[in-house]
Amino acid sequence: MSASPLPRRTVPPKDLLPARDARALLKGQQTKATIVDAALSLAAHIGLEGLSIGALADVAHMSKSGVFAHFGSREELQMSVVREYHARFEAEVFEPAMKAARGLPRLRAMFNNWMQRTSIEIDSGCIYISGAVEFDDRPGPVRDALSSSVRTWLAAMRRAVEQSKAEGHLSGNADEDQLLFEIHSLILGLHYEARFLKAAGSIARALRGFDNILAAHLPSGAALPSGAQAVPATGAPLLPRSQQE
Amino acid sequence: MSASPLPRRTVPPKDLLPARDARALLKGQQTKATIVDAALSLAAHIGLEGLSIGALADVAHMSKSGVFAHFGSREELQMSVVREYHARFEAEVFEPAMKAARGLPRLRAMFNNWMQRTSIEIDSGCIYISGAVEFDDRPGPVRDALSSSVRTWLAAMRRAVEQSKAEGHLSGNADEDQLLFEIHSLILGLHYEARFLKAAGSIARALRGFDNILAAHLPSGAALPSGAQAVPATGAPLLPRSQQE
DNA sequence: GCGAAAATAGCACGATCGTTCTTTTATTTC
DNA sequence: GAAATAAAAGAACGATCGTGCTATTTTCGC
Repeated sequence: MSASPLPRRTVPPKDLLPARDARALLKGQQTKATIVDAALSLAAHIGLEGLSIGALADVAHMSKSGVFAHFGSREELQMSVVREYHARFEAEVFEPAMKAARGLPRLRAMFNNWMQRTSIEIDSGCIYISGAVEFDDRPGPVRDALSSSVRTWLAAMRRAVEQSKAEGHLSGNADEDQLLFEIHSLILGLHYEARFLKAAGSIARALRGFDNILAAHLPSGAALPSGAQAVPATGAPLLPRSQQE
Repeated sequence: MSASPLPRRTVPPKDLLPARDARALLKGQQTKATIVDAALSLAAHIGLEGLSIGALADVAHMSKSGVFAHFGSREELQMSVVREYHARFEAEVFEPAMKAARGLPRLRAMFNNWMQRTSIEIDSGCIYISGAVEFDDRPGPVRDALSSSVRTWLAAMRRAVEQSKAEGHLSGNADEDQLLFEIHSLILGLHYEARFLKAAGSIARALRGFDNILAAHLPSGAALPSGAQAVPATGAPLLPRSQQE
């Protein structure tokens, strides 16, 4: 506290940072990342509401207070999990799909990736779905974070529908909101039947449902462009692990 | 404990019962019914996992142990709630729909009643949906009770689809499982958008989705029989309270 | 109404919950 | 390496959890 009228800062000025930014998060950040990672896969199994700091500390091999210090409250922990899920969803569902051609191909890629994430992925259990059920009657910042993430994604999906119309891949008088609703419903149906009922063939039914929706909204005279071949359409791996459904 | 080699029974032999069966449940049963009723509306808001005996005792104006004694375990309480929900679902969704004419009218009635129960009903929050999310990774008797109830209902729904084919209301080569999946998905979509996203017009979209599904599976040459007029089809009240969506 | 039995309350238990405060240990800066 | 600072652990708090056990009260059969 010699002669520095400047406000205290926890990190030194940027140009003095060890190696720009990439390198080691200041240890604190990196254990926090580890914790959030563990929290995410825990929440994917038992829900955001089921997340307890004690249980999280166990799987992270830390003390309760050690974990707690990184967040300051359980609510902040839950929001961190939501934010992390959002980031991963964007990286693994949205971004790969953006590499597909604008219009129907991209829409289909989005649906495929989404389906993937919803049904059989490793840590499985979609937080956007379980969270919706847990927080539909529970106002607060967690609910807000959840719904804003979901809305962001649904808006992206809607854009893809609009573009499909603009490109002439879908009928000009197709109702975007209706299409979006029906597509979203298929994902929810898949999640329900695959994860809860353990029904075989759910993915195939979701895919066929998607094709059915499209078929009802093709531009007059057009035929459905190869629904079957479309399954492994995008660059994203569709069945990354050896998992038959 | 005089001279009775017979196993103890908690109720006297039937022919000695006060007034056959109807009259007063032996007080114990009737407070249990009250408790289950409270538990159901509590669980509809915060989920089966959120149900706590203490909170339940509060709303029932009883002591914790007084409540507990009726069930013997929290798990049994949860199962009682599931059973109660099942009974109500059958009484309010299934049975009224059975009064509609076999085939498409009945299928439509089932969907309408189901939609009703899912979206805006008083205590709202469908336990079949929230329970699926809470228990998809949690094996045990509660999960089993839940899934068996859901399967019972889905089987009834499937029967209605089959009958619609048999009556010639739907195309003979319609895939029952596919139809069922798509219809179920619409309900889930409605639940999600109405209850979590608070989206306006969800019911209309679900209805339109239903018509779209039917339209894709009509017998060759037939036209969709009046989707709009079908909304208040069955005797069951569709908007019992003053609720605009 | 009386005695038996069922229903409910009261109390205490060990566990776990989220959170706070204090102390110890790691890490970073010079 | 020493001093400064960040990160983690430890211990304790009041609350609430599900569940037993023991009284007390209420209801029921006669």
